[in-house]
Amino acid sequence: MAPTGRVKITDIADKLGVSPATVSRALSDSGLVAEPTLSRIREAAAAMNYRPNVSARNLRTRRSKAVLMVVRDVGNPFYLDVLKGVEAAAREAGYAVLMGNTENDPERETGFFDMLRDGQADGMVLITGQMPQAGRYKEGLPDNLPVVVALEMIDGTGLPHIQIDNRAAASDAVQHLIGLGHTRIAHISGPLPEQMSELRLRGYRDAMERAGLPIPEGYEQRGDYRLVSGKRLCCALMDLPQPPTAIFAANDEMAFGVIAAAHERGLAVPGDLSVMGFDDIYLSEAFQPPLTTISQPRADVGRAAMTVLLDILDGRGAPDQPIILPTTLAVRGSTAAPQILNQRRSA
Amino acid sequence: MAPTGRVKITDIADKLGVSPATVSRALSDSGLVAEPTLSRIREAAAAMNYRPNVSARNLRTRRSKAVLMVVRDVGNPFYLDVLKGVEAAAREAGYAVLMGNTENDPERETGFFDMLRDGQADGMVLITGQMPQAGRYKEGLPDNLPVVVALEMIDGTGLPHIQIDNRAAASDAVQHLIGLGHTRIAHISGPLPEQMSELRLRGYRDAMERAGLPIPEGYEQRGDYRLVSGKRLCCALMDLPQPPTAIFAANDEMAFGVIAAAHERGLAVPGDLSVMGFDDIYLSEAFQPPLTTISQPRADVGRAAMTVLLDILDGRGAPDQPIILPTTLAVRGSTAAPQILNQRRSA
DNA sequence: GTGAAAGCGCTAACAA
DNA sequence: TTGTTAGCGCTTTCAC
Repeated sequence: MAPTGRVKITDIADKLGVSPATVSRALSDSGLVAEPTLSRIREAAAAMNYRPNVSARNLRTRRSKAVLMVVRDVGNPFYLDVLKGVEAAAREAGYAVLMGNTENDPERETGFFDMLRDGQADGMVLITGQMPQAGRYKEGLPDNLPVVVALEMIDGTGLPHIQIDNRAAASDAVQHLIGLGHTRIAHISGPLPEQMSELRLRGYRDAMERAGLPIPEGYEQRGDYRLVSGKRLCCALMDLPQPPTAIFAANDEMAFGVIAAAHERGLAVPGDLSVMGFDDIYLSEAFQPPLTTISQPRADVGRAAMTVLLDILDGRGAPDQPIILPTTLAVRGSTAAPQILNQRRSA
Repeated sequence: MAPTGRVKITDIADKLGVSPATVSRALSDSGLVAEPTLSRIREAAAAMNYRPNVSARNLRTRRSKAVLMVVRDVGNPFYLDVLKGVEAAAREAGYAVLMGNTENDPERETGFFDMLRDGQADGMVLITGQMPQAGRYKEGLPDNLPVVVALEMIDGTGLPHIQIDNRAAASDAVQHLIGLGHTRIAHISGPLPEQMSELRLRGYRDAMERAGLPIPEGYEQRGDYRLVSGKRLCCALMDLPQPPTAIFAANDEMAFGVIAAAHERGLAVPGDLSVMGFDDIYLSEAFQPPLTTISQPRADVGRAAMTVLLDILDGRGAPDQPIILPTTLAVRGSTAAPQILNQRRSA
């Protein structure tokens, strides 16, 4: 519906015998309009069912009151809670949220930055691990972009980051397995080289080293965060001469793949193989067995990202340090003490 | 980043010694600009890295080139693929997608319709089962709104619908169970009264009746589409004097709940109990056991909804019949022939 | 085929 | 405290 025949600010002004400017001021809580007039205007506006024309306002103020949330893949439930957090915080501040889906396409990434530059959006919550490198931005992006990076990390940009401590959390995860008595613990990482994957890999190594455990040849497999890679690499791991008793997958989806592959091979989880994930996505708790994993405060991350973005947009400045939100270890049914120990005990 | 120091249409006009009007025409493919000029303008625009100011254009044309996609709960992965379809189709047509999350809050629902009315969005893909009834729209919404309803159904509005045949698909689902030899088949419905829940319930009854199977007292349980209700109602069903051998849940999430509850009671799925879902959400295939379910073409629904919306926005009119997209039965591991039969055989 | 001029609805200088 | 005035950047009559 085009805004047809809509009542505008001059209509109110005419009706009340005041100037449009006064109406504008009264309606924007500027505190510049005195009381008799103020109420009259507000009431009239309400009575006449006035609604501002956003395009006109945007054109004049050079703001859009919209923010862009850019993810790699809208189809991935992983981003849902973040979106929810961003949406909630944006709503409260009167901002609309525009969805951006890059599909890892540089063309699109650039396009969303264009929208920023063009004023179609005032700011951006970026949840992809990279800045656009192609096209119009070859010479480099302008400084001080109102962009906040959530969950992912982009080095050397000086952009504010809202994230979790991936390395420490991964270490906690492995520590949990070690605590259960596992010594043969393998890791299925995300794609390398990529910051997040690497941090989680390092966390794995940290914990192993701290416990004095060796990482045998082949115990570090490189996945791609997708289910099938978990399946495939689980097989690769179990085919090793000394297969692991526990697998720490760098995300839940691969962990599900691991569990599926284990079942197909007749291995019980956690009886024969403990499986640990990372992320705590939707339904990880409902999975059979319920997945032991690292729970990320995704909605909080989204909310915090939007809050920082608002601070920037309102000129309150940005934090110069990354904001690190705490993760929690969600111990569920996919991990248990290793069978070797049980066997020793019963032997 | 506010659109600072941006090159505008007059800059190009000045540089080339033509009028802004000509530039505007050249850049909008109006076919009104002759060839020598046309190319010069286009090249200059590209060289100067011109980008139109969207607010100005929107103000002038009274369109926003944005559509609103309104769902009940952004946090629900169910909508993801629809969003993806909508986003893709919107992109191709040069539309931005604004996310709307109602949380079933009438205030918010109304707010999104306001955005339509105010021209913040040109159209809306509505994926909630209701129109706003409260607030400013008490007297009824205007006719001919550029709103398309996807997946859900809203009667009496005359709005175009893109949907699946819930009743027939539910019937197919139950038919599958009957085909396996089940006779004691229970149903866990969605919230009643609600169109979609009722259609799926009717599909269940259709199939049962067609097969001449009775629906014993207590075999129809009312859930709320959420996991816990599936859990709870599975217990209720299995506590019946004659528990079912198969449960058809009205969505996958409840089906997961059913499976979880079954496992907790020591029942094997599908050995002791066959479980059937509806929707085929993310990871249903990876679930243990992989869930037999009805697969909805959600991305296609989203794409089709956006296509219809574009037709409306471009004045090509809307279909007067609902568009029904085909579902498929995804037979996986959570359903099998009932044990009773097996017992009889072995007896 | 192109230019001149007006104006979309709003806000922000500047004046009073 | 309120009014006057100008203009954001674009598109679109209306002339020529």
